[in-house]
Amino acid sequence: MDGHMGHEHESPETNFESALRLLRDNQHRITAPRRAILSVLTREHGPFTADEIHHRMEEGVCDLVTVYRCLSAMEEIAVVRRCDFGDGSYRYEFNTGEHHHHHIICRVCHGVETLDLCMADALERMARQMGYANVTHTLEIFGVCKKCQAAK
Amino acid sequence: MDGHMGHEHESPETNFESALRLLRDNQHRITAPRRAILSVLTREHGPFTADEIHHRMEEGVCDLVTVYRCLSAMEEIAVVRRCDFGDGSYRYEFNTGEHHHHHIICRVCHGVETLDLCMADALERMARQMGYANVTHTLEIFGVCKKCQAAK
DNA sequence: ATATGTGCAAATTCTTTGCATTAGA
DNA sequence: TCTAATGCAAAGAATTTGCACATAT
Repeated sequence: MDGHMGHEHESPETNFESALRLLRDNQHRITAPRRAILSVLTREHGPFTADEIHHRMEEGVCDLVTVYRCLSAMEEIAVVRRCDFGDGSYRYEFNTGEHHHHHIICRVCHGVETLDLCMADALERMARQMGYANVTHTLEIFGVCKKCQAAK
Repeated sequence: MDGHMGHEHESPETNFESALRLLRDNQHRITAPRRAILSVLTREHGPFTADEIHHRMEEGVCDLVTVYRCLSAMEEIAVVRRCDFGDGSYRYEFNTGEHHHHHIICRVCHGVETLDLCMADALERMARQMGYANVTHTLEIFGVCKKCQAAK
């Protein structure tokens, strides 16, 4: 169940390499922990919590703290994307740069599916057609307001 | 999406009273902390974190822990609504029961405005027209998947 | 060589829980 | 009365920070 409707998806290897390039382009060093994290995120869809990523990495590559630091650094340069499912922890996925997409999360089993559409109502309708019950959604818009733009 | 532009907004007093009724109807007791919390939430738009609500209440009405417990109880019976702006803490607002709405949050000053539309793309467009820069949004769909529905 | 990244421990922040006490209905 | 609600203290969970040491470029 992938929900994708005809996009060209890059291979894990290609995504991995373009992530390394982005790291280099942004003066970030390519280290074992970063390779390991990217390896997980390009091979598996996710999104995963820092802890889940840590568990999926080979034993002893690095500390969980390092996973947090790497993810944070890689989010700033848009190599990964941070998701918030409102359950108290953040999840990360590889940022393909493809069409903006959303997730549908099962409230019970916490399974995640990716959806390529981007309209709330259409999404809820689709979710119901996919057999989900009790469908709700959260949507928040973020930006920098006029006042703050002027302030700097 | 919505079509009707001239919502009747209830007065703070009316909202306050209907909240008390909902509490009674659900066998919840009407206590000083609950009155104080509802007083804040019906007079000010919010949404506010538990801590912000606590600060807006008269000094010494109750402990912050009680604010958490009351909000949680009131969320279950839909007196309040919990919002997640992805910054690590939850916010609560009075649930008017009116048309589903969203928020636009300034990434810099954290100001919140309420928007009555409900379509992601239209929202982002509107946000830009309102002068916000660097607009992004998060949207997640929640539901119970077929497997889990069958399981119970 | 040197700035950047990492490990470990400890701190922070937000939220929840345990349990004895208080107070609505 | 008697069960739900509260206070206080403490636990939990997720994430961040300080600082000495290690390593990529």
